[in-house]
Amino acid sequence: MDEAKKDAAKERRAEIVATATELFLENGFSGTSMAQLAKACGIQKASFYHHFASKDALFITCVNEGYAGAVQVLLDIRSDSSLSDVQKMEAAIHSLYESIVTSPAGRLSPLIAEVSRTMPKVADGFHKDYITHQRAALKNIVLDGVAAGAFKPQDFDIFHHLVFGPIVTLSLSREMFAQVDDLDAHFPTEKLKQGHLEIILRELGV
Amino acid sequence: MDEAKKDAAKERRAEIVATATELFLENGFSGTSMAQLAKACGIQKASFYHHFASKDALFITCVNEGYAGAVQVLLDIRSDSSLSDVQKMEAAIHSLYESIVTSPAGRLSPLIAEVSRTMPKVADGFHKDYITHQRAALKNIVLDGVAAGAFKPQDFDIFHHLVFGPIVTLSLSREMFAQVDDLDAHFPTEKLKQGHLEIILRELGV
DNA sequence: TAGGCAACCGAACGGTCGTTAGGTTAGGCT
DNA sequence: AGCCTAACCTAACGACCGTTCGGTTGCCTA
Repeated sequence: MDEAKKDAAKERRAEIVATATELFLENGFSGTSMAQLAKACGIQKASFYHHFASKDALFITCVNEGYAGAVQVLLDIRSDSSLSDVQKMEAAIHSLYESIVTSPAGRLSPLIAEVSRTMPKVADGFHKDYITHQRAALKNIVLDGVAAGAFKPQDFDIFHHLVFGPIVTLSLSREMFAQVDDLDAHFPTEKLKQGHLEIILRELGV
Repeated sequence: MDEAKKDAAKERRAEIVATATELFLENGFSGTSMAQLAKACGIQKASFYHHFASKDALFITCVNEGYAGAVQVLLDIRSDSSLSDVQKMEAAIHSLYESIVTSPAGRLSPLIAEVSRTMPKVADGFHKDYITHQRAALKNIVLDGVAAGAFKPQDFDIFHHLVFGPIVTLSLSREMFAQVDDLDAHFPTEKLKQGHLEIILRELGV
């Protein structure tokens, strides 16, 4: 098989994953049927099974590819020498709101909660491959600041609780109540982010 | 129909709701079949339809009865004249951890997230009948304290974000990862509660 | 140009789902 | 005693699910 064909196949696969992720986010896992997926992708149900062994496998691919790379942003922030410690923290919070509230990666949480009983490996992978690394990346940014005297030392269990808690809950709330009321009136992302950031900086002694 | 019989019927119904709630919490909505429910309740599938019009109706009953009354605790704390403002806040935080992380009411959140697209009325009711009142109850406790000079004035959107965010996320995390690792090592409820409470009190200027 | 192979298709499969039809039982009321 | 009704049963329904089978297409390679 030549390169062009390989690329086309990869692209087709990525296209399916993107469309499927969208549908899963919209209707949940069990709320999304292979028939719907097929229609949305413009192929027949049977054709899925040339790309993925099962519906479960397709879902797992969506989840894994959804959050893969979302950690990189934090790592990049940490190693950006043009930023001060406080600026790094600000950038980190912004990127977390972006990746958890806005992008598919974080919005997958309720989906994973849905299937966590029947597919514990998915929840396990999400924890191991995403949450752990995200927490570690944030922790290192704080540790740098502490070493430099910019931040007060922290208990990281509690610090993570303070940082991730409001963001994840905001994401969940916006997913849950997406169809029932004026979302931005009840859950104004920008305002909450700003207030949240100020609290975090106060806790860090800035 | 006499009273004794009426009570027995109510009790039977409550029994079904309790069993169903348990199963729903364990397996999710679509992960719980009428056959499973029937087996767990010790009756036949068909017999459900004498008590509830449909699986949806049964679920809605479970949800509504799950969080009904969970708000009362906060109202009671506010009107307890033996407590200082700070003690009320401490009691309120404890009760929120209890009702959201431990009791069925709060643990229903992921379930509601699961069905929020297909049954938007459930999510709507959850928001209107539970979240709104819970937020209002907490707000009033803070306002009392502000009026008495015990607390600094607050922006309540942000304050709620700070208070509920970590609690809901902890509940969600514990649900999601219930089967995959040592829960209390990764999500130590008591420790996180204590740290969280201290941050809240600092924000209130205590 | 012949062969191979990935991609895709229509059609059907077995199974499970929520729901319903219709009959039986038990207990209180007249 | 006869009747009514709530509660429950067995059995089956139609719909839909994820999955599989067997065949067709069309590009790539030799």
